[in-house]
Amino acid sequence: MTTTIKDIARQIGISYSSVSRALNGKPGVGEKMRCRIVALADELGYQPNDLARGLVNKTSKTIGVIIPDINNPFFGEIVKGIIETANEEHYEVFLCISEWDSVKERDYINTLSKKRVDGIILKPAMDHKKNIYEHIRAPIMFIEQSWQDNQSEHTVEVDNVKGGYMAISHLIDCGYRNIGFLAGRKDSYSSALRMTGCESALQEKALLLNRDWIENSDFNIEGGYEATKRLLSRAKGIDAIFAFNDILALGAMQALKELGYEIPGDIGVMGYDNITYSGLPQIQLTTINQPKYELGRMISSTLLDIIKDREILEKKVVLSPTLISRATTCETIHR
Amino acid sequence: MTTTIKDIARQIGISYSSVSRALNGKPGVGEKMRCRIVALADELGYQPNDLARGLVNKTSKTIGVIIPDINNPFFGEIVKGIIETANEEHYEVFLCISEWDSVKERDYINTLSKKRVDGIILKPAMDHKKNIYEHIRAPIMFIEQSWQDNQSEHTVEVDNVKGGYMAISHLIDCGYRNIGFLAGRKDSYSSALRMTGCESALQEKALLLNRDWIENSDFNIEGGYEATKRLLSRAKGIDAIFAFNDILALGAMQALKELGYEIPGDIGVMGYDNITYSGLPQIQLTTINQPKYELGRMISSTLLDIIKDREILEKKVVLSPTLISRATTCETIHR
DNA sequence: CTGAAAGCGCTAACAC
DNA sequence: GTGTTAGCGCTTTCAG
Repeated sequence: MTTTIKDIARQIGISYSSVSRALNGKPGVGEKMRCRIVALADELGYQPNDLARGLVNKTSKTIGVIIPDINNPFFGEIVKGIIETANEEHYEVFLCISEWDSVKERDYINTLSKKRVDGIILKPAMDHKKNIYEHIRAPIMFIEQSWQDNQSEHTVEVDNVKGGYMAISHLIDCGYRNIGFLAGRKDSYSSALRMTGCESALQEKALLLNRDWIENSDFNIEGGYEATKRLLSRAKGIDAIFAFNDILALGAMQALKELGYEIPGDIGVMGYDNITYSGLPQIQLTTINQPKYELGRMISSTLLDIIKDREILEKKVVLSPTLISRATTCETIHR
Repeated sequence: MTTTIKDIARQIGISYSSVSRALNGKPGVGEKMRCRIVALADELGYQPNDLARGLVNKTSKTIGVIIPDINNPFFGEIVKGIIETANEEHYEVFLCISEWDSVKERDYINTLSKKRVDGIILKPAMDHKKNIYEHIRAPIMFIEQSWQDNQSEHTVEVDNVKGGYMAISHLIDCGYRNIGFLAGRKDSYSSALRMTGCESALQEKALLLNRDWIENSDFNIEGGYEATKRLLSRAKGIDAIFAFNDILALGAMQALKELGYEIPGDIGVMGYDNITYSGLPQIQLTTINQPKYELGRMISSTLLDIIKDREILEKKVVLSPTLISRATTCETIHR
């Protein structure tokens, strides 16, 4: 048996409410008594039962995090930020992996709410036109914007329109003109936002977005690989590929290599996210950096603000992406 | 207010114990009554409170996983296997990141046991000579062997001695003779085991292990980078580097490139783990594959076996590593 | 088949 | 300062 508050009360010969007070540092216990209690408590290795505590306090001190893919370093970094921040305020996190499956996601949400998590952080498996999560009792924060109008919500995100704009501007500056897109999942709202940014960069230079050169796929290396092959077989004359995340770009580079294209000479490649591996000397992928870890931290702390009903200074936090220019696009070689 | 078992009992005009029976599919409720209850329950969106359940059932249906580094894909894959397997049996997992810090690890263990997790999966932040985790009430499974004698434990691991042996045999076959080691953290027991395997491979060919060519560092890219620079400045005549994990090897390759060495011509490089990125066409790192996902799955299911007191067929499961020969070692160029 | 009641471990009034 | 008690939401005897 694990020792309870009652055990220690009995051994000392007092009521267990006093023990509770003493152990929680609440007033209403004599100083020497408190000492005796605390001493005995850790002599017995007493561990308060958080289930019981949660039951009465109506807070489990846990949050749930649902991401589609733990092996995309983008989410890995975010999760790290989330967990660290939550832990600092003594919250533990349930990690759930939806694998881009809305059914799994729904099941997770159910399970988490049975577990009485105090909040949820979610990257939806699929993006919809509007908020389909309003029925959920626990406060939710989203990883990446998931639909157009979220006036009422607190959000923290990285500016996707700007990121798309920066990427295309860079490609154009490098001399690339015929740009193909690896846009990932068809429903992705952040992809749509980036596309908007792309379009306005194109327009500035009086160029047009060729919607026929947009290829969709799963957000992973194989997806990027396959999509690139499809794209290249279809769209002759492409001189650059902008992938909407780095692992997609990694797949693209693999396909390009197989097909005998030189990067960045024949075709320039840009990624998005700036995962660690993109910076390796053998890869040197030009990309748009997202502050992943900080994003995780901010999402987590904002969720905790909501949970603890703290005043929130900014309703909408927008972080900035930055251009990381490396070897897969090159101003000198091209043009 | 969230609806409880009492709410639905009151609305239907029966006792709440009947509701409990009905909702849990236990006998002792009339069929039609059960239907009414179930219908009302999901009409009201009833979600059983797992905290309360856990309190009486003395099981939280949760496990805790403590790993040192979520951004090493080795752990990422393992965690994925763990979570999936746990979820299949309706357990949720608390993910904890120790950052190789024993103090954080201890805190996590405490927190988890307050949360009344039913089991823990742990990769120790630091390896010791013996089991320092015996005081913990919850059943524990370890990721990687952590000390010599664990007779009494259930274990599932990948054969490290064999892996070390395979790696060195391969390097020797390629013609490399003067091998330096990136052994990671000094305390690492799995590194020690691999070293044992290395030694016996060396001995078979009447070669000696040069302990002076073993360099320690943190298990990350920077660690590998720095360790390689130290090693090369100290140990002239090295013609191969065996890194005890892939990200260490990635760091090594970076350092090697900077210093102007050709791989695999001047120096061969081997990793360990076979993370996804090692297989990219630009990297092509020769490595020892570990079945990471399967390892995660098996560790998780064994833990659940223990928790649920199921019969365990094999006390010790040993999985096999395999050699993945790629471009950073080469039989033809060298020798 | 159904209801009443005890109790899981704890917190928080409320008395004294 | 300390004890008594109710109750958080649920499961599980034990009566009826």
